[in-house]
Amino acid sequence: MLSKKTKYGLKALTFIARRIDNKPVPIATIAKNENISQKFLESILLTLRKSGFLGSKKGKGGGYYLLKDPKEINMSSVMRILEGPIAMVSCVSLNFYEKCDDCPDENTCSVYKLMKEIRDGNLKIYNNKSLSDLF
Amino acid sequence: MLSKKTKYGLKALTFIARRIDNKPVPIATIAKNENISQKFLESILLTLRKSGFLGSKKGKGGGYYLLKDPKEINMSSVMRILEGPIAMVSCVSLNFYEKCDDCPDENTCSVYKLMKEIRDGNLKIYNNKSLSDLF
DNA sequence: ATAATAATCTATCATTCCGATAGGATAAAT
DNA sequence: ATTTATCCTATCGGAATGATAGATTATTAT
Repeated sequence: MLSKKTKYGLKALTFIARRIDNKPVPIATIAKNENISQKFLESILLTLRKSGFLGSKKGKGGGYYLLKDPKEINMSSVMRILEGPIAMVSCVSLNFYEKCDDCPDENTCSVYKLMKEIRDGNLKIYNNKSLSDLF
Repeated sequence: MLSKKTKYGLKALTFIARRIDNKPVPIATIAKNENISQKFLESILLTLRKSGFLGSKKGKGGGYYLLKDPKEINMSSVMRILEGPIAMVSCVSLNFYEKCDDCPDENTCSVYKLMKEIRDGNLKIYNNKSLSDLF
């Protein structure tokens, strides 16, 4: 299941990206329009800023804005920041690899093979998608 | 992330399915071989039995056995029993549909479209896979 | 009959994570 | 100086997860 963090994060990103002039959008505006708890959204936008997707401006007329063209914002990277690993088990994860403690050999693991296939499928979708495709 | 319940369940199912004669396999045997907490595995196998995948036999020589040919056990159904919805958001789920409380319109929701695509991809894989493919 | 085997059932538990909230600090514009 | 809005830290309740314990029932073998 997708976390609300990711869901809200994606909604916020599209909301910001829809603004053609790319003028800063205040958190409150996004929260109201997308029915998101403002405080929760704060922390989400903060991580999106710290990961280099968003810029911010304080004070009146401030808010969050995109640092790149929506076409240049890849969905894989966004998902990894918001949701974490794209793979469903860490032993098949490319960016968050971790060995399973219970599994002695990945090559003979039935779950491994299946989940690798799932990961490849999802990765193909995310890799070929940018923020502009979400409009 | 895949729950351990699902992971263990899949491993147990393949373990049972590998037994050509289809004689009952005791929980303890599976637990030892696959490094799974026996008590936890008990509850998992119980749900797999109650959902019609496994049969059981008590007493000596007892254990769990498959009720169908591994080729006839579809991965979508197994995943739905063990992990729940295949979709990452309930509003795009076929078998566990639920409307999002925050989203006014699914047709204009950016997350909805993306997650539908993901669901379709995963479903295609699971639908075209049976337990026999996990060997 | 008795003992051993193995599933079944119920109940509980610790930990972790998630989503949300609170309150103040900082920075910029008017 | 005041307002606006981000930034930061801390905390919290509730749910879910994974695991454990103990007792019960059914079956087989001796």
